[in-house]
Amino acid sequence: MPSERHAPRPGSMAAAPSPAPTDGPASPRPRSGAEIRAAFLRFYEQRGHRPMPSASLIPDDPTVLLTIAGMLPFKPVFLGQAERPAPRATSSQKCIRTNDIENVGRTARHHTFFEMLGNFSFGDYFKEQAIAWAWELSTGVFGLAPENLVVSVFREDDEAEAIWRDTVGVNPKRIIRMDEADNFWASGPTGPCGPCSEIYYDFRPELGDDAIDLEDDTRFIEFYNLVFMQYNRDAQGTLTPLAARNIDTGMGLERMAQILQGVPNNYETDLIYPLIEAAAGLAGVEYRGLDEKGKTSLKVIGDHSRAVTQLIGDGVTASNLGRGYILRRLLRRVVRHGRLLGIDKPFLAAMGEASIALMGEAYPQLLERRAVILAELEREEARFLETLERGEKLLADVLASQPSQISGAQAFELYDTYGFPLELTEEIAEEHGLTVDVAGFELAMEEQRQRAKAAAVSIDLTLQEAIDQVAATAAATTFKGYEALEHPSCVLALVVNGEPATLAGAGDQVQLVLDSTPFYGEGGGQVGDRGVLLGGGDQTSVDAGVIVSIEGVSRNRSVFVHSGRIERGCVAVGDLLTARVDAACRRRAQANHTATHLLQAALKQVVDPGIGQAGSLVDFDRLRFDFHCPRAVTSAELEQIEALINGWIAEAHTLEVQEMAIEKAKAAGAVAMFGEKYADVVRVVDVPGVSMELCGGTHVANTAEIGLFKIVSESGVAAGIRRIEAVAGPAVLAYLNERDAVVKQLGERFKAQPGEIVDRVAALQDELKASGKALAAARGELALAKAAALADKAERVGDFQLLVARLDGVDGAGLQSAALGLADQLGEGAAVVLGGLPDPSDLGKVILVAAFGKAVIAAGQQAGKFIGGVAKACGGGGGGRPNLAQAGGRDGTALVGALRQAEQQLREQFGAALG
RNA sequence: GGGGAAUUAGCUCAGCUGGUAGAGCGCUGCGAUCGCACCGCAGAGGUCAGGGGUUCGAGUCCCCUAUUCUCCA
Repeated sequence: MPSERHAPRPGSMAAAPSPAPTDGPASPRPRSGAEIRAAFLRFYEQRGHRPMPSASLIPDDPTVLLTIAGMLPFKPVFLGQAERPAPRATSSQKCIRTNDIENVGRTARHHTFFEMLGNFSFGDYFKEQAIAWAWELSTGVFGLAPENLVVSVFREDDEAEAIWRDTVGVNPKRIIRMDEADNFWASGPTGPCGPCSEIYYDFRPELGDDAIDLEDDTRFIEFYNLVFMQYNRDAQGTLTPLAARNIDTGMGLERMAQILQGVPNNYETDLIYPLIEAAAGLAGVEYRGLDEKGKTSLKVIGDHSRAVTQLIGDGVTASNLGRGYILRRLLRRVVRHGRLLGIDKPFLAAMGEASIALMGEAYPQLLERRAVILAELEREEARFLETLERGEKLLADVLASQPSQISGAQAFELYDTYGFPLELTEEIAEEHGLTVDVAGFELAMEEQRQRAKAAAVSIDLTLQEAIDQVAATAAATTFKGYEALEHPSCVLALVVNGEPATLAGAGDQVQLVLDSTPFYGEGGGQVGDRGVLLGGGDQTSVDAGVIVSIEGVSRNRSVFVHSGRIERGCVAVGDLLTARVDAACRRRAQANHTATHLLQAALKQVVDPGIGQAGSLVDFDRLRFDFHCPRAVTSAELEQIEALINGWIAEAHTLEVQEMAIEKAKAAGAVAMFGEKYADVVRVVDVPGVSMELCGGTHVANTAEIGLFKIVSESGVAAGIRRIEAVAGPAVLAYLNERDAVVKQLGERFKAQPGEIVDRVAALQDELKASGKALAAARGELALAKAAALADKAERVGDFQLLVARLDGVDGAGLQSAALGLADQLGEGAAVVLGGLPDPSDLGKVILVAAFGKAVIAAGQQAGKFIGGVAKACGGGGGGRPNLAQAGGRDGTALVGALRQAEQQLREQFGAALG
């Protein structure tokens, strides 16, 4: 019986390294994961920290795929990009990391999903206070004995060492200095940074203080990391002290649980072990009875089950890119390890259930999204099982050829193209006594990486360069288009024909930067405005001396770039112009944009409240909305959505657009887009009672202005993403007119009322099919009849029966069956050559067919070769099998000669064979 | 964002170096049976995903598009 321990059992701590009792506070020492989490948050809350809820695993920061650290939600604050929510904060943040996924289950403490407890100071308290509280929490609240603790400080951080030694009273021998790699934190090459200090738990203090090696993870476990953000690093690498110094800390919840529960690794804490037990139950095994390999599989399942449940809970769906791909990979690893353990039926949903049961109390959102989570798990598992089945079949084909080993290329093809895991290929190969060329596999993988890299070069046009250059130096453009469609603007910069310039004349293609503009710059899915810039004498009319037509407006950083053409006059930097937006176009874009918001709201209402935007386009005459949805939207749902939206339009809701702090907007329930970066102050577009979104676009004042909404199509763009295209406002009329014209034309063409067209076309289709068949049958019969008449004309040459004849009005297939039929009739010595015009009125197309009997082939004649030669005379070519071949040509007038020549040739050759 | 692959009858899939589109299951009818299952016979069912190209001729070769699968970032 192994001596190691599993689920924590109170009162049986003797066998494991256990924290020495201290004279702690009256409240009982925390022990379970939930107690540890609560105790940490309570400790810091009592010390003036605002408790913050865990942020989503999907970060607001578009530069990272997932929330990988407890401080990530506060990163904008540390970087000075966002206001601090409070001087001090504390949180338990869920995190996911997959960089060394291979280590999960193999080491004691690698996780994909984990929870990070943290306390943060934003320019408030600093090093001394942070260290003191960390120590008080560790020893006082968690009851860890000082003899069991070791701290590390950065090599040059004398200040921290002094605090630990003198203020806290840590044994100097148990303060270890570490290098940058371990104890200096930075979020990037430049920006805020500073030294760290960590607290380690020592499982074997009896080994003494003299040979402390913190890298030895059988003896030590790091559980608390304190980052002292005190410098700013510039591009030259120079460190300057920060005015407002920050504290960022992290305590691994799972690690503290391992320490306090006295178990040998994180997986056997109450935060994960119930999942291991659930998986073991499904496999019909006992965790403690398994070898290392089996235990590892259970640990992987336990760890990954938490991760996938949380990921789906936060709105990630499995896909082949981005975080969806991470989710898929995790899911598939769970399935694979389940199979290794002998689970032969779908079990992911059961693991999801167990995970929700385990974490639902701390994360109630999991309970709300239970159905979605389980459905996604089931769907994805089924998909993977299909992949595996297909891969096994392909591998069986490879094995059937009895190779000496599975080549790297073969293994890689299975993996790369069919998603069949290398480990499985190895496993199955082993069962057949074969090995896999893993080195070759790695090589192929590297090649594929290189290919991807080489192809990923971006296209940089010179025009873009010039614009970038101008935009980088120009001041930010002030946007006036929310309130005005016409505005006086000053030209700040010009690009003419791709080159920066100070003057542009009539006919030039130009890009202009203005100090302020009423033109909407393309962004948030909405296209840029069109319109004109007027200058010279009368700037308010088209009689103006200068006219620049603006075809589009894009944004480059905060600069609006107006692209267009100078129609009249010339423009110089510094000119004052009147910018006038094409109001009709703008109105159409606004109708489409507001309609897009209504569409999203309707989708949430009709299909799934969890639907999230995946992309959007608002043009003048249409709108396109992409969203996450695992299945197609049914036509009934589409009708419902249309009705709902047109209802909202008819209800004439007045929009309320206002700017507010992002926190306030989110609290009010405004829909923000994942991956989109927002400023502190955001614009909220509210259709009261219907939709509230963060949006910088332009909108109608009242939904009634939209007039009408019509869905044009629903389709898929990628796995898990659907697209709806629709029209709104004036564009609907154009769309309906177009459709109406088509229906009218069809009606005239088919001599039917619009309602009868479908039946009429169906009937015509049937009729067409039937007559086509009748025609084919008649042709066949005709060919046969003509052929039968030809049979008598066969000429005997020795043992051979020679028949060369012309047969017009028969297509290729008919000619072939006629030739075959005749050859059968004439026996093994038959050499039948038929030629003709499939359409006697068309001399441009000739068909030739040859059918040779066995004896003819034996005599060295092959139909394929023979007919090719014949066809040359008709300006064509051909080929086929030895017994039956077909050829074609373009010259009908040469047919007679070609047939005569063929007959001559055969007769000679047969005569020679006789000779 | 960049690779690889798939798309053929209602379903699962064959179809070789271009030369008359096939199998199994399912379906319909007939036979056999008291009846059912099994079985026997016959039959229906295909714009070979769509579009363009090469060729005398394309399911097959090339390009584009769509959808699905899959790997990499």
